[in-house]
Amino acid sequence: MSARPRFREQFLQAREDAIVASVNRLLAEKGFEAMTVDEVVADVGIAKASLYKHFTSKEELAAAAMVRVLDRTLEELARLRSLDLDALGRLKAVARWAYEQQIAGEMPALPSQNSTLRATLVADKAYMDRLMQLSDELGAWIVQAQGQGHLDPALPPELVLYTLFARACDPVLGVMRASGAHSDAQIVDWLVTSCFRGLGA
Amino acid sequence: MSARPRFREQFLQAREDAIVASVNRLLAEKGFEAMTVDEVVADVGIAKASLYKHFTSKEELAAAAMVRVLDRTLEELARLRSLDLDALGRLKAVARWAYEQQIAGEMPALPSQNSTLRATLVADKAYMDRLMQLSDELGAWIVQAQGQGHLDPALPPELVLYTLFARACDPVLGVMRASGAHSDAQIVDWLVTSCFRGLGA
DNA sequence: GTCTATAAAGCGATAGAC
DNA sequence: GTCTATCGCTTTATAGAC
Repeated sequence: MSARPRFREQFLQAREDAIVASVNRLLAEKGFEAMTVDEVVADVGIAKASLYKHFTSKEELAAAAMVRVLDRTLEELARLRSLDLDALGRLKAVARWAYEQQIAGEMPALPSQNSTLRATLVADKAYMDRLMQLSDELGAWIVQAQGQGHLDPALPPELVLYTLFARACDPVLGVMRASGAHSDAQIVDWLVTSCFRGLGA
Repeated sequence: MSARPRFREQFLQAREDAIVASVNRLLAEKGFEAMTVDEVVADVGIAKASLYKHFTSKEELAAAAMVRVLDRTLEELARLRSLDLDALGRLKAVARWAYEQQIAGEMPALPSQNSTLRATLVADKAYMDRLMQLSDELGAWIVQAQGQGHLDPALPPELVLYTLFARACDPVLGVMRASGAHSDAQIVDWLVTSCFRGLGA
């Protein structure tokens, strides 16, 4: 923590951002187990030992990328709050946004239940704080939409929440895109529509 | 191919079945990348070299397990065909059956798009034949249900098919079960209902 | 902090005796 | 075919010079 060198701090921050962005894409592309640290450093263009000065393990590296995703999601929620939409409209908009993130290759797969990654994530305060904040905010919209009769009140709000999380990584999007028979916009429309029709009253 | 020893053949077949069953469970539990051959042989109680006399690679091992799942699914389809159900009823029944398989720890995760496993699977005739047969039979029911107005005719049948495949591995089931707040039967009901309400007209 | 070089461990696959 | 023992490679992580 020297007094002067802001340049250096900014440079290091930019490098960390580059690392996390690369990890984010690789996580979306191949998942945590298949992603290797060598690929990350090759992609960023640094030495492996340098990466380990910033992050102490592969798990922590992935956790940083997950935190980044949650941050961007929370930003999107804040943006949506400023728009003139009801609760259901906001939920649909965030689902659509998530699908677009997946198309852009920016949406990492959900960490599988028994991964070594999960242990790191649940122990990571930055990750858990953001996850809980996101759950709280989405949960409020869900309850609100249920109260307005726009979502089925018989479904537990947690089930609706988990369904939205799961659909953000829905493999159906990738398979449909790979078939090449329909436009991305058309596919996203179908998926958002059928998802919310299923959760609807 | 000696003439006499049927005992031995049966014994070997039983051992192969034990291996494949173990692989099936491990695939469901941790996925292909996280599963190790050492775990498999430890679970079955044989030496690693013995396993490699039956299967030439880890990928082929997983492929055999996937073939087993497809076979059991095709059997279930045959059973459902003998029942007095319309197309939608059959599709719902097979979805419910898939969820129950997942609860029993018998439903492996979908092979991720960029896995080394995928290359083996698409080159495996036994796997591809069964996958196509399954797709054809389910596809026929889907088109039929759309014609009867029980499924949304605006959705491409392939999207409906892929959605059913994806929901068979839906992570929402596992998360909801882990919360412990609801019975398995109740959770499955909610998931089947919301899935088909989403695909409905 | 960044690099080159390497340690340490895990993993898929095989050799060779029985 | 099954076993023990081991190979050969990949991968995570670190040592040590600059």
